[in-house]
Amino acid sequence: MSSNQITIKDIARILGISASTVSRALKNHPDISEATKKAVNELAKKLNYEPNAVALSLKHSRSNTIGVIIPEIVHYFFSSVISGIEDVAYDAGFTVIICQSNERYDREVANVKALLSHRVDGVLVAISKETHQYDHIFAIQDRNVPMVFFDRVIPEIETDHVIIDDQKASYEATKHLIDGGRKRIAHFAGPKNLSIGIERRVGYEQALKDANLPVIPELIIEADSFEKAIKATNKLLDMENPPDGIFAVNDLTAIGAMQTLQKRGIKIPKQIAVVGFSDGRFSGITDPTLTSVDQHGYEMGSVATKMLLRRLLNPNYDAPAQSHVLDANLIVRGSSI
Amino acid sequence: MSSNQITIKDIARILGISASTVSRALKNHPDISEATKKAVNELAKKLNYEPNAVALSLKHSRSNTIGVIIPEIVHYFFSSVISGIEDVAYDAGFTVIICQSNERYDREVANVKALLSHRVDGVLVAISKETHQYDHIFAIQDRNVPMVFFDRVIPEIETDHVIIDDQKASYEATKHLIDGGRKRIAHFAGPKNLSIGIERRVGYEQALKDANLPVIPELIIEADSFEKAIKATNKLLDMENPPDGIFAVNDLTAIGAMQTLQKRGIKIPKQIAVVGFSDGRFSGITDPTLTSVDQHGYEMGSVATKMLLRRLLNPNYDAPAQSHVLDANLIVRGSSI
DNA sequence: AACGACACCGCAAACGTTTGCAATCGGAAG
DNA sequence: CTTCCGATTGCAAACGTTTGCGGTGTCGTT
Repeated sequence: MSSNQITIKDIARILGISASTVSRALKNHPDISEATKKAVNELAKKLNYEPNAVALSLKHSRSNTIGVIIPEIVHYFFSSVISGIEDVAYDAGFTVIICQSNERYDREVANVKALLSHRVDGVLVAISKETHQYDHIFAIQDRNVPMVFFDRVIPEIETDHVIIDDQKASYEATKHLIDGGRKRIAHFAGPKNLSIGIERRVGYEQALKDANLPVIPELIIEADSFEKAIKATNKLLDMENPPDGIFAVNDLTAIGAMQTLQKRGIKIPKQIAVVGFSDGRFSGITDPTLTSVDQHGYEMGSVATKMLLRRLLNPNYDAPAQSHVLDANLIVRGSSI
Repeated sequence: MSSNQITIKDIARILGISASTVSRALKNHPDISEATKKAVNELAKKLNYEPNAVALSLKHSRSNTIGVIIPEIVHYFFSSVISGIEDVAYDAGFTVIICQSNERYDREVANVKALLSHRVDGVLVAISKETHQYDHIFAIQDRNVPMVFFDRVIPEIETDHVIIDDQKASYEATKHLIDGGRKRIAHFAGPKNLSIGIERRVGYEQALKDANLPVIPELIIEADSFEKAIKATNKLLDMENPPDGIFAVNDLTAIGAMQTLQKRGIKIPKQIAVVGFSDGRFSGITDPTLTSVDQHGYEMGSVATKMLLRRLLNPNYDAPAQSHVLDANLIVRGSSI
């Protein structure tokens, strides 16, 4: 009928010994006789005893749990981050509680509350786009709960964090086009209020400058959706002097560009080369396959978790906040070569 | 320095009253005077008190937590299921612990152990492909922990579950092609040892039969990867009498087919129509856009969670195991019309 | 016979919270 | 001046586990 959870007390009762003896027997404490240990362990196995993690958490004021706050799990990038987090946490004997903010501030605040209430030992967070007030984040710090930011960072808050070098990746993507002989490279840019938008644009411009190519404002178009990319591509093709390469702020826009180019009879990469910035699994299934930046989501998750564990596992580790910058490297495929 | 977690005892000590009074004051118990309530609530707010969920779990033998075991989070389908789970659970005041099996039996067993140890109130599970032994699942039942299967089901085990009607969806996908005037419809089939492979093939064949069309063995090719789809498409085109429609077991193979067709100068859908079966977000960004079956992952997650909550929230609900079959409906796009 | 050494085990407190019950107090009714 | 009642509040036990400390029993040694 009701809950069948076996406890140490049950074992103690059945064996006619005390709970403390059972506890010690299970942990192979030297004070306990071999006979008792044997009896306890056998019964425990027979009854399928599992220690009550809840009681342990309470006893030790340590839950062996880490909390994750993430904008949206359905994005390939974020779900691969979670995968990295899970694997590392799992190996260290930690359980992971995942909360989605759905890019909403109020949900994020509620998530923090829930995690603090559950007394997680540490948290990993990628802040939502909507979040511009940080009291809930300060609440985490006030409680001395170790925290690591990943991907999305709040510059004002000093914490361990791991990000990718968007600027460098964009630089290399652009340089790759330049090295392929392209001289008029367009850029589909992200919104100016998002750091990734800015960083990627800066990398693009720097690569041009370093190659003594002009930065041409008309070739930089804000386009971060599939539909906008189609419009932007048409606009580029209607110019008297169209580009010979396109560096798009993400894969979706790159694909929009490719389709439009093909529809208008442009050969990729012969006439115009295209490079994307990966948010998904699209790059391998386009025709031609799409050259793109690998964002290393899994690695980001695993590195962030390791940074967190470093603080969790030795509490007197109190180095100042560190910034771990991941190299995002270019995967060259058919669309650019 | 060390943990700054505020407890009821702290509040009691500061106010010079007992912990029980604080507890009652916080829950607005009628026995407590307004003055005391006010003082307690004000101090609690000031100190940012959050009830210790761990202690509550122990006290109530109810953790308000549900566990999820899922093969791989990085698949769009599964991550959308999780999204559905999270939203419903969150609204009911439950926390979600997600474990990945990575399609491995041993990980799945470990996941079950972890969840049982954490005394989750219920579990949602999509069994891994590798799992053919069910002792760990029986362990959940032995403990009377409510459980709901989703997507992947073990026929031998009687539990609530929610699946989609693969067969019906395939039937409709095929029928859609037939209604469009196609008479020689090929099928890229999944492996015969997976239920989805079988179900989808059966639906396909049934639709043909119901339309008095012959089931032609040469037109059914086992192809469940991008590369296999390319080969299979070439094989079809090399036949003396090629098909006029292709129903693919998933979107990836459908896209492989589309690319191959286009490469060989076939017009889609004019000469050959293509229909996929959705596992991702590809369908909107192909050219032409891909007609596909929507698997309703989010809905599956939300329905499964609701089934679970029904048992969790009223413990004397003991209806027999139920099977909830979700309609997976066809989204008609450019590749077939 | 007395003592210490040793092996083995149980008691009780603690983690933070809830809750049945008892206790206290002021005052009203008898 | 008792007695009783309502309004407040505190005590203590409980959830499952760990752990310091003390207790018991059996030896061997003097």
